[in-house]
Amino acid sequence: MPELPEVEVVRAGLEPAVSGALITGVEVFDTRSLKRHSALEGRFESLLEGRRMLAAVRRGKFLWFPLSVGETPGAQALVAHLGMSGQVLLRTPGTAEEGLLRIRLQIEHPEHGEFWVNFVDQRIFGSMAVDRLVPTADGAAGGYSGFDGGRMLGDALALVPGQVAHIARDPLDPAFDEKTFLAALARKRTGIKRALLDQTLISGIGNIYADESLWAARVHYEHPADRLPRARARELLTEVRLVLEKALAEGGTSFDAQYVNVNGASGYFSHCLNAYGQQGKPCPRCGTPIVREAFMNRSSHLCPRCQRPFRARATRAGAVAPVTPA
DNA sequence: ACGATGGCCTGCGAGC
DNA sequence: TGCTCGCAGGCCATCG
Repeated sequence: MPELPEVEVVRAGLEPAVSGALITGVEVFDTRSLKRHSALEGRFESLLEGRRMLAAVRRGKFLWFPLSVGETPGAQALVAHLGMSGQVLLRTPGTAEEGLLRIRLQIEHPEHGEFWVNFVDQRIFGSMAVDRLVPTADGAAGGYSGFDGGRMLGDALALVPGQVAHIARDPLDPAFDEKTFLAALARKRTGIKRALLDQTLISGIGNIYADESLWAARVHYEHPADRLPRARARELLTEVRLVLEKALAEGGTSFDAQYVNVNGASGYFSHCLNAYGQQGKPCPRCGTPIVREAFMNRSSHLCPRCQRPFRARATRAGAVAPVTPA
């Protein structure tokens, strides 16, 4: 279940291998993995063969690799999303292949020689596509890359693939606008967890880190987003960042080898989870057993003592005032 | 316009 | 033992 930290581990692993790499061949074994590729853009294979990838960039859970035209940056990028079970693996040519291989790029790199980039995806929630780059709305770099201290080739490449443009910046992005996020959150008439999972508000958070952040901030997942006091919302955002940064430092969370980093080694960090998947175990803070509740055909994990449900309270005037458990 | 919901997928484990 | 069924949750089209 790759979320921001897992995708960043993949990005960082791919960056040195794909930057400057020439794509000499493309094999698509399952066209369902091209569901986000528009035929209007052209044939996927033809758009890639003979072009170079210039960098590895990430916004939230989206990855992309700007493509060159000749020796100069072009107007397109190879976009990858790992979905639930996607992996991007670097392999020596001739390596016997996994049965779930969907797409293979044959690569020739000026320093690293020939290798394969294998897109493996069991459940095909992920995808690859070639997409047009468009200018970012705020003029900042499109996403995170290792170039130029996190800004790809300076702000000159303030570009983002069209299909990623609607995705908000993630909370680790230097250009993430905290005020805009808090204002949008205050307008959201939905539960706080839904809002955290809404990639157009804030990106990179999935079910695992949503539960972990809410536990850390002691906020109930159904707390109305627009009733969360600004100070509490700011605390929650701080916890989101801490949780993501901690996971990143640990190399990403993994389950059942679904998530595998770029070299094929399993990630870890699952032993550090406080709430997600911890139902029945004592809350690390107060000892109350963690519970799991149905949520959006999924589940939420929380401490029923630390994370009390929101209760509206009537005032003397009869109006309803928000009460937020501390 | 915005919030909620269903569909896409398949390996695996629980339960009969 | 072998089968069925439900679960995992990313994103997006569609519905209300």
